[in-house]
Parts: sequence; C-alpha cells; structure tokens
Amino acid sequence: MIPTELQQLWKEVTSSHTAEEIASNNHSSLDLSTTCVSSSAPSKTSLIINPHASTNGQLSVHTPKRESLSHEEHSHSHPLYGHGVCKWPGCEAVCEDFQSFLKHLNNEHALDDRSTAQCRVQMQVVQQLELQLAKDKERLQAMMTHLHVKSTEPKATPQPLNLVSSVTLSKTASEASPQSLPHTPTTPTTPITPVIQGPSVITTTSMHNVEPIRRRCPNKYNVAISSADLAQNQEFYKNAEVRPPFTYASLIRQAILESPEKQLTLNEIYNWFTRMFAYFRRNAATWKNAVRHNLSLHKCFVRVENVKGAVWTVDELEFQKRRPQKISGNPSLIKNIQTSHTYCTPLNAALQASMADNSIPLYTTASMGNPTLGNLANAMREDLNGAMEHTNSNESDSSPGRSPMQAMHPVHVKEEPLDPDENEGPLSLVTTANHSPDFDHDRDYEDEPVNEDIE
DNA sequence: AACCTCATAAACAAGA
DNA sequence: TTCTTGTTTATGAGGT
Repeated sequence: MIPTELQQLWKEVTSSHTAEEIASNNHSSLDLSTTCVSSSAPSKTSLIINPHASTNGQLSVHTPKRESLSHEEHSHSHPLYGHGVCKWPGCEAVCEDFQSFLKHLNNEHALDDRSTAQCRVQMQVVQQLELQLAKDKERLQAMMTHLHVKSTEPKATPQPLNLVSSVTLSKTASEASPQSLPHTPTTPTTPITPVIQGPSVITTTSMHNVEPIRRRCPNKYNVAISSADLAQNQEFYKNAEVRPPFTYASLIRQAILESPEKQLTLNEIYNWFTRMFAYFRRNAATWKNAVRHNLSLHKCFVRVENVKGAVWTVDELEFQKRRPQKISGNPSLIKNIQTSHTYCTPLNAALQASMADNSIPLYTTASMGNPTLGNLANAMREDLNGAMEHTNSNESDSSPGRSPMQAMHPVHVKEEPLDPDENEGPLSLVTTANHSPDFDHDRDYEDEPVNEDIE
C-alpha cells in the first residue's frame, strides 16, 4: 500500500456525511486479507494518523524529520503516546521518555506493510464507530422526538402510566420501523435500524434470530481464561450485556482461581458471575443451574468440605485434560486470518465482534470515556495471535490458555426464547446503559427480571 | 454417521 | 414449607 492510497481511503472515510454514505462506500467491505498481503513498500517515511485530524479529513504523512517538528511533539504530547507507553494498536511498548517514544515510533512503526495495514484497520474501526454514532444519534433523536410527541399529544385512550409505557417505547418505535429486526429478550440494545455491514463477516440479522437458538462459539471451549484476558475485557463485560465467549467451566474456574484461597462457595461463584458480567445479571435461574450443573459434572471441580460449609476448588490437572478444540469456522474467515493475522485481523476481529454484537449501541455508549474498545481489541488481538500460534503449531499445543476462534468469534450472544416474564429488552437498554461501572458487587441478583412489567 | 462438547431444562434429594 | 445446594438425566446444537 502506498500513502496516497491510504490518504484516499481516509478522505473517503472522513468525508462521508451520513451513515448511509459510509455504508454505500465500497471500502466498507474491504478485504483485509488482500490489504495485508499487498506488495511491500519499504519506506523510511512514517505515517501518523492523527485522530484529531478526522475533523478535517487530514491524513498526516510525515518523514521522521518532519515528524519531530510536529506540534504534538513540541508539546510532548502525542496521540500515540501516553503513560510512558506507545499506544500504537497492539504495541504498548514502554518508552521511558518522549524522545525514546519518537525513536520507537520511527523505528517500529515506519511506513511499511504492517503499519499501513494497521492504519487501514484503524480506519475501519473509526469508520464503523462513526457509523454507529450516527445511528445512535439518529435513534436518540427519534426517541426524543417520540417522547416529546407522546408527552404533548392528548391522551385519547387513558392508559395507566407506568414503567411499561416507557419501557416499551423503544420497542414500539422499533416495531414501527420497517427495517427493524426481531427482538429477543437478550438483545435489548438492538439498533432500531440494522447495523450496516462493513467488512464484518457476521451479519446483524444473524444475531437477531427470533428462534431460541443456542449459539455456540466453537473455539471458546476448553479455554482457560487468563486473568489478563478477563481483565482486559472486564469493563466491557461488566457493563455490556454480552455473553462472555467462554464456557461455564472456564468461567467457574476463573472465578475460583481469582479468589485468594482458590476456593469459593457456590454463592460466591454466583456473585463473581454477576459482578463480572452484566450478562449474568439476568436469567439467574438458568445460568445458576448451569453453574451447578457444571460444578457437578466436571471432574475438574472438586467440592471440599470446609468449616464454613462446602467450597469448590479447581483440579488444574483435570481441567487441562479436557479435550482441546480445533480451529474451525468460516473457511474464508480463517483464510483472512491466516493471510493477515499478525496485524490486521485482530483489530478487525474486535471490530467485528463489537459491531456484530447486539449490544453495540450500549457498547458505544458505554465505551465513551472507557477504553473498552481498546481493551477488547487488545484482548482479541492477543487471543488471535495466540490462536495463530496454536494453529501453526499443528494444534499440538496443550496449553489451554488461548482459544483460536475465541478471538475472532463475535461476542457470544445468547438468544433466548421470548418469555413474557422476561420481556425486558428495551428496559435493559436503560438499566444497562445507566449501569455504573461501580457496580454493587454484593448485590445478589435474583431470578426476578430487571423489569417486572410487561403486559 | 458417530462421537464429542456444551448449554439448557428439569427432576430429585438433602439440609438449613 | 421454602430455599439453597448438589446430583443426575435428557435433549439438542454444533463441531470434529
């Protein structure tokens, strides 16, 4: 790739005025696999995408010398530098001072295939986020308009004004839209209009199946979650009602291993689930049953009688014994990974995951001021890199620490049957969107729906 | 096609 | 009696 190509792409991205325009942009379906294997164009020129330049559509292409004279560097601040760490996607190299950062930037992130591909991916991230922002703005406008109309229009049919009416607002609005997609109780933040598909392999519609389909994340299984994995996504999963792409067994194990004494009571495991995952703050009866079921079923979970009752511990040996899963999935997707794995796909996967997920409006909202996207992307990147290592090593890697597809799979969203008692989708948007990161950890989440409405 | 893993549902028992 | 905890079985989806 050459700088002009990037410039052109960047201009197209930033000059798009509406979501529709962006969506109709051919580049929204860029094939990263081709992007990343483009002919090498070694250059000493480093290319800096300045996020602040997005307002005027400028793409800065600097030579190292020019770069050293840029404004940011004079002020010793740089969008790609903070807290002594290089913030280039996937880098995080520690740079003790600004000068060493500059040196690092010029050495490690020069204009080469890798950097340009990363730029391209970042562009797509930005593009998708802007697209989503436009959609959310539109929705907000519609909601406000709707509320205004509602509040001013004469009440022809007097109905009890309760939570239901407000809760169902977005639902009715959604239903009114011909483009609306079916809702499921667990997809409360479904956009009123479908997310326009960019390069994502996952279609939005596929995420909105009315049927109570239990989706499986083929390679999330037998995954030993590292603390780092979870920590990086922690804020995301704490706030977004997104099913974590890990098995119950992995999550239980993680819960137990995170405890100081490496042992937890059942109730403490429950609390960990609800504390760490917004997703598990609902349908408690279901997942709690699953937790108990898993504890009993898997040999790797050992029940130990304690002074304070029974606690559960993990038998690591047994856990490791479990059969590893092989990489699988859409062949073309895999091909994409394989051709672009080291620096393209992880971010793209993160993008896909975040964009494909039903909770994307929430996600975008929640991510304001939170580095959740970055964290997610980083986690995905790490996972995917691990996955590629896994694949390349002929799957002989017995380390269960990483699951190949775990990184590229969309964030797992359970689709549940429409249960009249659980029909809380729209409300969940509210509760979750308003959910504070400082979640009350000790609160015990009971089976009762967040919202006891609804008809 | 057979087998496996996993999620989910549900029945049941024991104990607080 | 009710709830929690724990065990077990069954079923279906999806992958190998």
